[in-house]
Amino acid sequence: MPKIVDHATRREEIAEALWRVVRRDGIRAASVRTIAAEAGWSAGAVRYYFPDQDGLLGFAMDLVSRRVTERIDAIVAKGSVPGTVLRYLDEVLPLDEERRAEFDVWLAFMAQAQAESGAGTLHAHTDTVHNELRALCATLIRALADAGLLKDGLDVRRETERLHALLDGLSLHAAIQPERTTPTRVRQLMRHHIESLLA
Amino acid sequence: MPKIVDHATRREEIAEALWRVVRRDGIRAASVRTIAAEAGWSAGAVRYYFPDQDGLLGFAMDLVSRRVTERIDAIVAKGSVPGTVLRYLDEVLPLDEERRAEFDVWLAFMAQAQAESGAGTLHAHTDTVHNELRALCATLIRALADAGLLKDGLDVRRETERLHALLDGLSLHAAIQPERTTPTRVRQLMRHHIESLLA
DNA sequence: GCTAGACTAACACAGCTGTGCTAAAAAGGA
DNA sequence: TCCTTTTTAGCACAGCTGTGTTAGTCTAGC
Repeated sequence: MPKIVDHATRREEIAEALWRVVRRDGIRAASVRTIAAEAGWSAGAVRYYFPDQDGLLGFAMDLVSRRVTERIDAIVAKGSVPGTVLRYLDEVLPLDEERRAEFDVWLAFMAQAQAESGAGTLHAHTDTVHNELRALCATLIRALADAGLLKDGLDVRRETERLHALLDGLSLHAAIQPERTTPTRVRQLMRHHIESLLA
Repeated sequence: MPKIVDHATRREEIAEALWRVVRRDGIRAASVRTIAAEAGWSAGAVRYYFPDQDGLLGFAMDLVSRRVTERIDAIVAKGSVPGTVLRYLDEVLPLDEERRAEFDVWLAFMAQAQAESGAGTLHAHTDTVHNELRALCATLIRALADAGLLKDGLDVRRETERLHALLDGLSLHAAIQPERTTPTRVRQLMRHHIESLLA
């Protein structure tokens, strides 16, 4: 009988308003009221969906990680193995406006999570995404190995970690100095790195 | 005639209190009053040295970058070229408690600076450090090249950026998952990477 | 049209925020 | 001892903060 709105959708909508605030003014400005204003609702409305602020932060952070996961899952492997590998990497790098925004927000969350060291719920989200990305890197390196393309003498685990570090480093650079670290340049560097692993 | 205290020292002392607050509770908790309490003074005392909060943030961020620069400048090149290269890298990676703290703070500042996009004074500091680190990487790669140790066909600029990205990525990993990304492991990965560049 | 239930807005409250201002304490040369 | 300058602590103010509470508005099936 009551008006029915999709709870999940509304929560995502609010979380995205939080993203915009965080991206524009930093996490320090992410108060319930500013977020409500950004979303175009009253503060009470926001608090109806999120009883407290920590819940909102946690949900918004979780949403980032879900978006990343969805994007990865959406990729279909076809064509050459190295080509597919690069396509995956391309998809998790912040090379367009949407993903750069996502990464900025992620960076802010990560810094905040780092403070609530250990116990905080935000820290758990950081770990999740971090582990997912490493798992992706592991899959990619393993795919190259299984296809027999990997150069002799390369250790799969080591190359996984190197790729993962390179990925995060390039992401950071693409985010903080986009005019220098252009998408083209990033793709070039990634391709170069992958090629350096091939026999 | 008046009591004389070294202005610069006091400012650094306060900035370090800010670091501790930021590291413990995140940048959101970095108010004038909490910082004063952390430093063991009244809020008025802090405001004597820093008229406004933005000045404090800027100074504290600048202090991080100066510390990093000092550390780099303190290294003397001796021994083999690859050995020296690794020593430099070792010095800028957050592999002990002090430097991990520094990096945590830096991460928080970077995220905040990313918000004040473009115009902010914090953003300028980010750029400075970022450029200094790239310059360091450039110097190291060039040193290897000049010593004739670099593998044929490697592009100096490209390897500079790859090393820089790897450096920042590993720093991040060492900071957010120190139990997995141990100092030993990081050094191993770095050595492996440098060796992969050698003829 | 009515009404149960989902949703919204608004206010209250105590506490914290940055910043301006003022009074006093400290300190060392005269 | 006094006096000038630096340094400190404290208060005041308006505005924002998270959260509780409460009264109200809307909607959809009857």
